[in-house]
Amino acid sequence: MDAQYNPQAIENAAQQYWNRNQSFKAVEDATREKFYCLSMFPYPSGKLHMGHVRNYTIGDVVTRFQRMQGKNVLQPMGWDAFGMPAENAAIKNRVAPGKWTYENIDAMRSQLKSLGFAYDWNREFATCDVDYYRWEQWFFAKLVEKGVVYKKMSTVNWDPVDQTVLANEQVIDGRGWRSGARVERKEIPLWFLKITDYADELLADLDKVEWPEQVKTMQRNWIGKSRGVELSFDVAGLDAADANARLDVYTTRPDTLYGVTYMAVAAGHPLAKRAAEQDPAMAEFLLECQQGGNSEAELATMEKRGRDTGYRAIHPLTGQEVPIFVANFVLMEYGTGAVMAVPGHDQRDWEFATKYALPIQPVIADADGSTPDLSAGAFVDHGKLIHSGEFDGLEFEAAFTAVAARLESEGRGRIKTQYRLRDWGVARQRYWGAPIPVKYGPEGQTVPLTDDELPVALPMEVEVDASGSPLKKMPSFYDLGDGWTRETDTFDTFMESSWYYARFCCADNPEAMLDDRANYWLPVDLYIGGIEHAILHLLYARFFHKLMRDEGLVNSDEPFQRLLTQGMVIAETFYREEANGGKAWFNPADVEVERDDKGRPISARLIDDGQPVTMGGIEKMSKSKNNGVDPQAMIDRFGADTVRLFVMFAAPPEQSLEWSDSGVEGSHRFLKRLWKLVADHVAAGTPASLDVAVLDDAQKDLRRKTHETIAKAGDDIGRRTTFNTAIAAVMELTNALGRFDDTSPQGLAVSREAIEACVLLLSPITPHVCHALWQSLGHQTPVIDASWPVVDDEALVKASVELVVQVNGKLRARLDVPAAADKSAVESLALAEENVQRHVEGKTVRKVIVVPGKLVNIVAN
RNA sequence: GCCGGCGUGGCGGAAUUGGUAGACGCAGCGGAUUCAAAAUCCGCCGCUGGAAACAGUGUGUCGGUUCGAGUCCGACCGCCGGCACCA
Repeated sequence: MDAQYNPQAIENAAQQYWNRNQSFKAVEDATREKFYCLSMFPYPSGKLHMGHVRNYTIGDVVTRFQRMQGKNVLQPMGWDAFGMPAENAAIKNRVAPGKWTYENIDAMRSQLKSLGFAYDWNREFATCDVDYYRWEQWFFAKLVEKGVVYKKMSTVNWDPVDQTVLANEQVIDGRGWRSGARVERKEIPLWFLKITDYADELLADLDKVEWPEQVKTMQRNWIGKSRGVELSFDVAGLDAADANARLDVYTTRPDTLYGVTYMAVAAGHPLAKRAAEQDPAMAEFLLECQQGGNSEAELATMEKRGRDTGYRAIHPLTGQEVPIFVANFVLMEYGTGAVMAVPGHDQRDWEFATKYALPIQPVIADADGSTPDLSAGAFVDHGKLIHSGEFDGLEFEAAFTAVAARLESEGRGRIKTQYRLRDWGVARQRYWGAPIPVKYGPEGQTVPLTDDELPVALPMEVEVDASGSPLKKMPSFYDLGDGWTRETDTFDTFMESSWYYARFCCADNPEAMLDDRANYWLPVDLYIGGIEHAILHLLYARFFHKLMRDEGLVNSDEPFQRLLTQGMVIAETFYREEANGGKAWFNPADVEVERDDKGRPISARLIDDGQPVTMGGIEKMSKSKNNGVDPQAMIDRFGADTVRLFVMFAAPPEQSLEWSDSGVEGSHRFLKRLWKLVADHVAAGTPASLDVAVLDDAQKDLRRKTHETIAKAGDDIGRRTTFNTAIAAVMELTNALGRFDDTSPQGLAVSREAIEACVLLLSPITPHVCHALWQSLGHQTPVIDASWPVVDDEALVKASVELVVQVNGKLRARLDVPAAADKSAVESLALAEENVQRHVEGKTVRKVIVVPGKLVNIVAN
């Protein structure tokens, strides 16, 4: 074999071998256990970034590992190809989004291939392929039939200058990102899917999946199942026949009903509109409430403002009148558009009441039974009721039941389970998405398209500008004649990403959305992607899976059995202040960092001009901070294996990963050492066949290390998915091999076993170099077809163990004892230690705790 | 604002079930090799005191539970992700 590690040649050869032999083509085989490993598919932005490299290396390692476990594996790849960046690029560069997208896909595919991922490329597709989204259109029509789809008015961000709908991310400080105009909230009719019909199942089935607990918690909170009471207040002075005579509200705290001192309604509420009819100042206020962005974060942090409508609500139990305010933080589309306010026991109500000098009435006692102090804030805990008439003295549960029963008997309310989850708005007023397959008739009919009218293909030759979707300006697209028009809205791109994992199972089927193969592969055994998708994407995909199940397309309840949420890739940032106060950001590759004698960075200079730059801290790799490291440059310089090894070694997958040039060099050094280790071993001659009966102590030690490493690496990769510790364990084994210079026939045999273990254990992580090393070790079959090594329990047996001896919890001695030593023997050995004697001198030994195989703790005082 | 995380040497991280804090790697320092350098190999490496043995101290801050806490509990500080039209 070559004495030098030459990654370029090795990687080309290995990739050609896999390609020629179709090594990663997945074929359904009912007699074999399957493993479907899926990484979240990328948006084709044009260039692979380090986050992709990390995500896809994790998936590839697991896939190759499971293959070595004997599983029939599927690992596909495709493109989440619809979305806004293509439209933004189209406006900027005057290219059609379709052309731009497909060119990006070509560039990124070749980058993925250079990393040697074990994908079955036969199954590749892009969501902007008509052959993909036609099934989404077909399925949507099914859902319309089933009654899961409906249309309702909904609020969007409206840019009055560009005359277009903006995404939340395009609203910055309440203004449009391009025009700078104050954004308005505008109501338009939109298509919705009834995800709320599945709220209970989405909640309950979280117990069926093996996901990180924090992700399940986030989804549970997002669904937000609550038990409360729906009740109505009469509006004083309005006739019972009047549509506004009753104000319906929902509360999870009916025990605080006696503490209601005012009501609040949304600006869009009929009562607010009615108040504005006689009151120009109110009309003005309602207009102001329409200003600004629509996102929950914005609504929650904006200044709370309100205005008295002049109407009074009659408390259903006390008969007292309380004012009805319009408030900018109450939204028409959440619940009933009206809330009852209890400033004594709700912090937001308290702040509003304090601002508008409204009364604050305590109705829940402190833990010690006294009236809570409400001067600094609301008292939000549960407790005994006070100032609540017949309900005084009741605790939360009893009060909840009693108040609900009283309202129920008077026909004014009932117990109701409610969800925070809202129905999924799937319509977008954009061009680059799948057309919603609906047509509208001359008499206002709304009709889903039938099979023979599908697919509706998106026209590819378009000009895009900032003024909204070109589809709305294309009669050739929307005008169907005879007064019929086509829907010009397109689907939310979350629609495509909600079922792509299923289509990968049978991507070549032109006759059906899914076939039997989907039931062979599904559910996905391990799904890997960023934590930022913990709620929306994963919830929508779970919902869509249940919709497909209910249509008989799949037979499982959940799409993703296990989930691994990977952290971000971050790097140091560098900038200079510019004359206009802005910052110019420099790429880390163009900067030289100066360090003090401890290696701490103290200053940085731009390599080009030698002048200083400011260190801006470590941030997520991004275009805006110019701190992205180009994976391709790293692959060209060190090879794919080095890059793969570094991203797997530098941090556990769920944490953020800090890029480090010297860390990459370290990974490269390790592969060079590994190569040399194998080359030297091969040159040392043919080993004898291993005879465990004749090994000396050093040989036994190396053999124990080998099998400990096999056990640890398998557990770390297969169960814990902590690839960094698996790599560290193999590094320890190679370090031990480096110190082991026994070239006797049995010495070589033990070395051979250790070296083959290293190659096999690393092969999922650095597959190219291991492919070559495995051949050099004389194997005819490729390492991808080798089995994961088996632990020999005999090799793990130790003659003696080291115990730690503590006195009062502090480490005072170490003890080598026979593995079989019993507790009392260990105890007396520990007490006999000189340093232990020093520390117990003059004290009485109260207790001795022995943890077998670990430690002895002597408690003395 | 609400929901969910994270915080350990100069740096990335390890410590899997409450039991040796700092595995492995990077950086740094010392040495070997070299005419020299690069590469490579060997050694040292939390902080304070000490020649050493060893002692004290140390896992964001403050407090608690325990024979024993990085790990469990409470309060706080800082940073990160999500918040329904970014993907």
